[in-house]
Amino acid sequence: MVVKAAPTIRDVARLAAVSRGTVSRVLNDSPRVDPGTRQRVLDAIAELDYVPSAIARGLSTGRTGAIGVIVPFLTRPSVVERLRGVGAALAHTPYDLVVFNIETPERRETVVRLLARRDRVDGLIILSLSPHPGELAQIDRTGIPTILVDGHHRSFSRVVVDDVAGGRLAASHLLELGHRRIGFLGDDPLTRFKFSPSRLRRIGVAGALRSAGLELRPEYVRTGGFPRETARRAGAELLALTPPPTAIVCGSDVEALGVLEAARLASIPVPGRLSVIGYDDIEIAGDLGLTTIRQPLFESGRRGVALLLAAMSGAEGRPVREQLPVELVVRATTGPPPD
Amino acid sequence: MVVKAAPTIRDVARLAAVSRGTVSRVLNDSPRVDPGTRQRVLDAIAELDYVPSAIARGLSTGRTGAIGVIVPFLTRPSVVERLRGVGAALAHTPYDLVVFNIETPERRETVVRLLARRDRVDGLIILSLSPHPGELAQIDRTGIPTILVDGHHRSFSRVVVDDVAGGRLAASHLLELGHRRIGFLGDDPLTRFKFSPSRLRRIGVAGALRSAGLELRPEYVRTGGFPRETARRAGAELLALTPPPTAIVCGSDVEALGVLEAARLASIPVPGRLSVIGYDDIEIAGDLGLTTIRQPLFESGRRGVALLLAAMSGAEGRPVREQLPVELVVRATTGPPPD
DNA sequence: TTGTAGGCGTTATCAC
DNA sequence: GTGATAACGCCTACAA
Repeated sequence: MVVKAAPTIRDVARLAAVSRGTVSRVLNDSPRVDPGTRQRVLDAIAELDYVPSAIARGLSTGRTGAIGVIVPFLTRPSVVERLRGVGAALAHTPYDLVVFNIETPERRETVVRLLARRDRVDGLIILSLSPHPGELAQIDRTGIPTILVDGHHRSFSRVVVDDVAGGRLAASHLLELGHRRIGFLGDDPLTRFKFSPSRLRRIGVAGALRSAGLELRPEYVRTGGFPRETARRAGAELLALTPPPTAIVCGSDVEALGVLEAARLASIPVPGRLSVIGYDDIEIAGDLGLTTIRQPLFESGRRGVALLLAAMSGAEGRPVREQLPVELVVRATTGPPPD
Repeated sequence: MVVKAAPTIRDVARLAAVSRGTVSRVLNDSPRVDPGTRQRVLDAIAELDYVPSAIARGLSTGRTGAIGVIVPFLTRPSVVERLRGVGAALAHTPYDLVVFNIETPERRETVVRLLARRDRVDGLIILSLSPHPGELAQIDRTGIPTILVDGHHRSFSRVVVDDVAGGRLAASHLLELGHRRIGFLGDDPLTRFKFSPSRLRRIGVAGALRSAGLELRPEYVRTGGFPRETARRAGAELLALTPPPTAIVCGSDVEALGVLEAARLASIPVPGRLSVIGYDDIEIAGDLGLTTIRQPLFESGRRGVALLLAAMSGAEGRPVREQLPVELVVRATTGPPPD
């Protein structure tokens, strides 16, 4: 494997018999270059198979050519789908995609510190994570344009869905079917994240119930975390109550799958004796016939990139809040309550 | 949002009353630095909240501090899980993770060309993709240390599983249960990829059948591609044959889910009248009680990083081939054949 | 042990 | 239009 040292702008300049400056102008297609000269340079570039050094360019321009994405738990299908949206949008740009996956608190700190230097990425997208005050301050100090996707903070531009409306939608559907004992199962927001999506969805459910003269009874609420296994256990707890809820709204499809499993293990027919609604509409939801609240996951990633590129192109302005629609998708896990 | 210009090595030097060279030595913990001086420098660094510029360092050292990962179809759970393994391993290193997701052929070309400049990443991991000759040549020319994970090519170091053995394992299990009409459903390797995992698994199945004096009948083989939807259709075709297979080995868990769906739609009880085996043991396989061949997905990513770091640290040598074990996991979708 | 200074490959600001 | 020539921030001989 012979590795020839990569040609530099110098070699091109020499071969084309011009200065480095001129080559650079051609590279960045500056207007003021004689067509003949330009062609000579282009020929030299082709001949040498020259590609500019991204690093050197970065040092000179102060930009890196990379966009960072902070994602929690690549185990969650919804997060992966959002990430795909980001990647798809970025594929049409010259930016590389640097992924910071955060699965532990320590890692979270590390990442924020890494970013301290406005030097790793030109822009940042934070997926499904709301920074706490300390992190906010750090990120802010770097001056790196930052967008939140599925995260809330008034000082950042962000793309969100109306989670309260989603929760309301789910509950309304159940109420219309005649349910009265409705439960909620979501992940437990760390107390410092005041506005986790799951919590907002719960608020939506509670609101819909209240409008119907009912209440979301505390014993019908479980906030055990998203892994299916955990959700299954929490679901089993709900089903063991007397009387048990006749319907459960879940904070995510994954959690809904856990509940379905709990129902199956307890031989409780769905939707005969229990209705279940998920959230997200990940691929498997369709396959399993799960009624759910659909949100545009992939699209949210794309929009995040659009917002970020806009922010990076200088148009500062105050933070934008872009809201994507949610939609009820009725499938086979919801029906009228028993008797 | 006030953005103070980030402090440079110069500022640190000034504050600590030493030269830039000394600061640099402290940064790269060179042995020859007076403890007292070192401490002064460290204090200055802390005080200024200084973080070295990765770009400047890169220009100087010729390294980027990033590892690239080329992944196809982030929609496949197995690929995501491998990626997680890579990310986890990288989290303990100073390297950033740059993800190149490839979901279209054009994008594939773009990525390879981007890499032409040995300038974006210091090392490369290619996940679940076997480069064709042209790509191979390009990658090779860059001189970027490259590792294949779940990909085959004798000129690259790689971490693989014994897919033939996996296929054999699956078929043997079915044979022991008494099955004789065994089918296979996998994704169709583009013809230029001679050794796709799916194909190897099929070869394993065929081998086991042959050892038992049977053959893998062509009409019992479908290679329709991995999406669940496609697999469902292909599965339905198999089930419509007369006589239909009594068992189907699938090239992935996702495909197995498609087959299960086809069976459900056709009201064919599993494992009563049909046994199904998947491949990978992704999370949902456990939840759904799918019998499958487990391969260490997460671990394969970690091992890939280990191999890559070794390769990058110079120890050239010839390509290494590291093989991870596969294992039969019997759950609820396999049983004796009908009658 | 520490300081000095050249170089990494570009871009950008000057003159010409 | 084009050519010098500073930056950009760091690393690393080479001196001292």
